[in-house]
Amino acid sequence: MAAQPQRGVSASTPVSQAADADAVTATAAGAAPAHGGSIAGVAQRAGVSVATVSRVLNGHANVRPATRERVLAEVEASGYRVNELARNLRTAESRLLLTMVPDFGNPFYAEIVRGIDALARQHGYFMLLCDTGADEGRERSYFDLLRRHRADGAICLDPATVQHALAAESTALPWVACCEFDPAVGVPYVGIDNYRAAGDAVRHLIARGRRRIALINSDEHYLYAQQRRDGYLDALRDAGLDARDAWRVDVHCLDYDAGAKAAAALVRDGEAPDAIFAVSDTLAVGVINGLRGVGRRVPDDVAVVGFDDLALSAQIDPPLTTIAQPMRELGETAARLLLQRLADPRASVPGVLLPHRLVVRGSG
Amino acid sequence: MAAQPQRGVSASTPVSQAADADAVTATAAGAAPAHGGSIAGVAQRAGVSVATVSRVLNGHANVRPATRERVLAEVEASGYRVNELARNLRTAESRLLLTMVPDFGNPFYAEIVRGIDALARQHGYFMLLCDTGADEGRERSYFDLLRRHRADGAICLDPATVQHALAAESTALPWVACCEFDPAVGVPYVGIDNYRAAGDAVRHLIARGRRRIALINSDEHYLYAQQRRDGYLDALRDAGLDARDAWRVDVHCLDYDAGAKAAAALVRDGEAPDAIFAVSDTLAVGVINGLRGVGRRVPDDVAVVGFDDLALSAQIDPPLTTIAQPMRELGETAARLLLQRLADPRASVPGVLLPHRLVVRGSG
DNA sequence: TTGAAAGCGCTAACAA
DNA sequence: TTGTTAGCGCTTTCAA
Repeated sequence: MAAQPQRGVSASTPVSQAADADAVTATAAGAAPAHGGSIAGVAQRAGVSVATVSRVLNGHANVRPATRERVLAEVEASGYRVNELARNLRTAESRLLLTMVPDFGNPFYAEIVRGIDALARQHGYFMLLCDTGADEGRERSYFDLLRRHRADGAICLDPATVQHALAAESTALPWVACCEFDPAVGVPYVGIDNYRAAGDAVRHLIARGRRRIALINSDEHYLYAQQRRDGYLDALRDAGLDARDAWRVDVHCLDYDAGAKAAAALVRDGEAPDAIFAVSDTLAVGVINGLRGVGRRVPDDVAVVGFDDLALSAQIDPPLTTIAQPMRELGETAARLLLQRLADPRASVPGVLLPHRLVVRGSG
Repeated sequence: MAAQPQRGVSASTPVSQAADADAVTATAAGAAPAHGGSIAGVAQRAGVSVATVSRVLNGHANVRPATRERVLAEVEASGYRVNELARNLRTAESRLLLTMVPDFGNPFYAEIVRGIDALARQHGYFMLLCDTGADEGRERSYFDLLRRHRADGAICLDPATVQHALAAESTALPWVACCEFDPAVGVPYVGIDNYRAAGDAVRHLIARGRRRIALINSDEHYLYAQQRRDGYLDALRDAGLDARDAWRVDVHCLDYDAGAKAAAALVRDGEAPDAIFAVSDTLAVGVINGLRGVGRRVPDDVAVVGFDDLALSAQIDPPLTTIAQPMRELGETAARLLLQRLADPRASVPGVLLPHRLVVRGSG
């Protein structure tokens, strides 16, 4: 598949509803010598070779202090900046880490991404953030950035089904899985024990006297969804409770409205649940809203437990009982694993499980 | 007073830091010939010159169909991928757009970023997302990526104070301002009419019979904060209403807790406001929570109006009355302006104002 | 300690 | 239509 670069942007932008205030004409610049100039200019003006300038720029030890000063002074004076395009070609690395998330509008992913970003920057990398929409095609095309030397490594938060596809094509590329992972894929990963976490949520509801517990789950392209479902099912079974199919619904999108709709549907039926466990706080927020919309009180009529512990979840009414994930650490760990892998491609990089915890608030 | 404190945080999971499950050892690879190989190999195997391969790869017209097929077949067979590091050096462009946001944890920015990303990708660019924390130092160091040829252009959502600093150092660099802008800086921008929007919010409250209207504002490093304050003040004055200093508070962070704390403080005093206008929905969500915490009912005791119209805002109880910003379009337009600027550096690029609108829901 | 020079892999001007 | 070749700006041997 050849690259089809769409160079040039012809769009003259008629922007209809735009009341264009004032127009900014190109500033000074003109066809100026771009910015900076090259290392050669600096070398010449400093009276040294390009090699010496390079050595100074890269902090190599074997440069006479006087020479170093001279070079640094010239760099300062000319405002020279290294051209990292050239450096990257020469050193064969992009210093970019690719992060692929199914939906960065979800605050859960936003927080993880911050963790990745912080750690990456700390190690001299920048993060290229790509929203895949959990779509295998987009995922694949982003992943291809590794092969095109646009990124040095990747962190994938997409569904296991998608990860399997990646793994089939490219076992050897440096990537790691975060939050969503299948140990069988054979790449380093970090996540939590979803099975146990879901069990904890359900056992909590049972301990509070709930008996008709529903599950609003993500779609089962996600392994975590399967694991949480199993955790839910086994916890019910262990308690000798009914697990009706009608009390299990999969949604294909974790946004608020999906939760609201699913909840309203759940309680519409004859034998309505007295508790709902939703596998994401965004869903749970919607659930609470949906229940309110059909006149059910939380937690009196229906208890609600979410998953993630977003900042938001403590703010709503009633505040959400939920399973907290260490989002920041998940991101940081993923980045660390990837960096390890990049530093030593033949090193053995572990799979890591981080602890979750139940946070009890007012909703259930 | 912050939200309902976490009543019981039962640490159900002892799991020490990292229970490393299984270890992933480096896969096949070894010291393999990296991925791909170069254009020269493809050329040789296809029996053509590198120039021809390059032409095929870039979709140039003047290649005989038969030749093209042969090259394409070889590319396919060998799994060759272009090295964009090399291409970028040669063409002197990185095909990366830098987006600098004060806080991408804020859903407002997340939605704008999606707009930028969508449009950028549509034009063959990727987006480098940088969280500056509204810090001038970080901003400056990110901005330097332009000079180091790491990014072709930048979109800045940071405070005007920070933008002024940038502008002083680099009028000629290709960047645009989004949401937060000062026409005087002389770079293309897109945003809304903050003065009028704030006025609309306040006039709505007045029309609903509110007389003691408080303002919870962002800190005044942001020009938009000054504009919204002026809109608020003038709307009050035009209605002949009191504008007490005690009813105006600036917060330095737009998160939920900041709103909750500010609201609780506002109603603690003797002459409490009967309405609160918060310049961000995240703040407003916190405000509603804070008021609930001190036993005030919304909207009966205190009406609340927010700003932005996040997806979340329709979900909470009561649902938030707010000023909607066209977030997606703001992002897309910013990207479009930047792309225009890159396509033709001497073109006159306009400042663009997009429409806002008042969304009336239950909170005020 | 410093410099000369070879390339990294690609694109594009120029020739054929 | 195709090939030859000169760089893009840098890092890094290898020699001095």
